Amino acid sequence: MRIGPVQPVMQELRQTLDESDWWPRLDADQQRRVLAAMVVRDIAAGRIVSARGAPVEGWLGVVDGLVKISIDSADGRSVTLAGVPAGGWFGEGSVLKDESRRYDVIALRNSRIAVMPRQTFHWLIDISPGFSRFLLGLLNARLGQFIAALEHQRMLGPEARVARCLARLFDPQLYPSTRPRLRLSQSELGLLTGLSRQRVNQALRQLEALGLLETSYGGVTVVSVERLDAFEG
DNA sequence: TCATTAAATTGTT
DNA sequence: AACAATTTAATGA
Repeated sequence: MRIGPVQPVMQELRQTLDESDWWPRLDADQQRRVLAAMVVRDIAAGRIVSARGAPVEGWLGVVDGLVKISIDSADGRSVTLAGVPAGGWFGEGSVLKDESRRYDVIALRNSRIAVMPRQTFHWLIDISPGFSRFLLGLLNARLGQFIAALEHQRMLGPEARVARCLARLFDPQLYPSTRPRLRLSQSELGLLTGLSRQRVNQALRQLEALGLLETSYGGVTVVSVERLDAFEG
């Protein structure tokens, strides 16, 4: 009983919403309105989801795939600020400030992105205390990540970089639906950490030997987020 | 369902 | 950066 490709896409979107902490905080009418306003876009691997300086369309959610938030410095080098796995919502900063995007958002693999239009986002903040409280928690969690990043800036070991990158992807507040087994290839992890795939491979083996995670074809299974987060080499 | 092939990923140099 | 080995995904009988 499928009516074109639209039906499965909506189903996938519904599932992502159901796994998002903010969704159940809305009442039925609000959910209906949000769902009607939401747009889904497919982005091919390597393509830009949203470029720095571009006007904000809205709040972004990863329905499927993996994106990174990065910035290119003047000398051409790229610094990755964060990776966002499926189930993660991001970009609220620029929407809140009503400014253009401050960072590049790039799909690391073929990804499906949900867009909640700016107006809908602001409407929710005005009308739903639950949503606003969720946003406060989200912003606080991000602040915590960046403070932790500064705190651990001195440790530059590749193993530690990989460990922290993985720990951040498993932050339960930012990405609640990330399962222990995350589909994430070593080259994708390399793009997130700024390390070569080979070095990521070595680091993963070392972390696996320590029992912090398990590797498998096309992904990693995290055994202990806490120990990964605390790893200092 | 199974066998074959292509593509992706890994491990090593 | 390049290579071989391995795993998965896709294809068609």
